[in-house]
Amino acid sequence: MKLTDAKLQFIASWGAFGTHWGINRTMAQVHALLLVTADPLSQDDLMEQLNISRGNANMNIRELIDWGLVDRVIVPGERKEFFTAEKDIWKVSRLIIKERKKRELDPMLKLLDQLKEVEGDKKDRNIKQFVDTVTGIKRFGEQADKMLDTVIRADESWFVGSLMKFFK
Amino acid sequence: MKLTDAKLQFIASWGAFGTHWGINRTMAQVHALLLVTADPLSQDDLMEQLNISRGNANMNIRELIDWGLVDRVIVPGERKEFFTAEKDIWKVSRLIIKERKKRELDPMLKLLDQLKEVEGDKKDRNIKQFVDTVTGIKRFGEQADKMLDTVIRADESWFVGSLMKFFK
DNA sequence: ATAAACTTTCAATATATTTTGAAATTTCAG
DNA sequence: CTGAAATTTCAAAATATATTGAAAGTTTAT
Repeated sequence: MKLTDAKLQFIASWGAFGTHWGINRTMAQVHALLLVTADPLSQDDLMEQLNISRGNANMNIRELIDWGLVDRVIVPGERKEFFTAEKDIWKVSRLIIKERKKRELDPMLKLLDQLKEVEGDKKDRNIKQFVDTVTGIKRFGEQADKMLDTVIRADESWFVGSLMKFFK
Repeated sequence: MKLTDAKLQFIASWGAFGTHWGINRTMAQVHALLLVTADPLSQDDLMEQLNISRGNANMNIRELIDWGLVDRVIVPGERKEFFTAEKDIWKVSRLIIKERKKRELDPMLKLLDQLKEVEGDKKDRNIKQFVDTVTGIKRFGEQADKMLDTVIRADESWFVGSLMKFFK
């Protein structure tokens, strides 16, 4: 397979993959292209290679920068901005975990805390089921929270070295 | 907070949560309602309590059954089917991990294997970056794959007992 | 200070996804 | 069998999400 085709296929499937994870197609595709490109690209490069509009490119680049996955790069002698992606996939995954944890897990745990406090007779079958379910999810979420915090702080060597022994 | 309101809030936020994870709102809401309800519910119960149409209810119940998250229940003396959700959140998460791994991770790893074989001079800056990125993701994915297989097979006591020691 | 180059915004448009509901199909008690 | 009850299907409609592109805003070299 030629590099050009391989790139296209990688971009397409990274995009499809992203949509299963609440990330929009273009954002995932911009990320994919920057991941497999050695040199920084300008907004116009991205627009051209992915066939997307100026506004779309701009919005998704900014979103990727917000996530910490992409950085602006100054190229000496060039007026316009260039962009490059963090290439270390362990760092990338830690950044994604960090961001999603903040946006999704943390608010959910906060809500569950409130919902546990439902009024009424705890012996009531329906109240009991509600409280049990909510408490169960809360406990699970707290374990996940701790685990993810550790992973976010870890580096690859720790991850592969110590933790992976657990997983054969 | 009253039970009814607490349920509504739980359902709403579980639904919103789901949409960040590539699961449609209704499917997550049906799941949520069944999770906090002690007794099995019929399709009509779900339609009424969630204000959704017959077709929508039917489709999403079946999808949840496909995932193994919901079971049909025969209620003696009743003609129609009733449904109940697996309540053990550890089992629930293992079912979800298993299904998403099969649908998403496994196909991605297969693709990456092919893409590694890109033609051309491996010294070329652009080819090198492509191969390096793809290889890195592949390796990462394989670690994740092993880890998830272990988690899928594990039970809660192992998870909490042995693994969680790692995470404070 | 000017103006060209570049970036950002956002209302309008296009696309994708979800939901509806009525019709077709299946199930089952009598 | 029969037909009422229940389930499933799916084209059309509604909703939600993503994309465009032109205008407004900003930056920078001279």
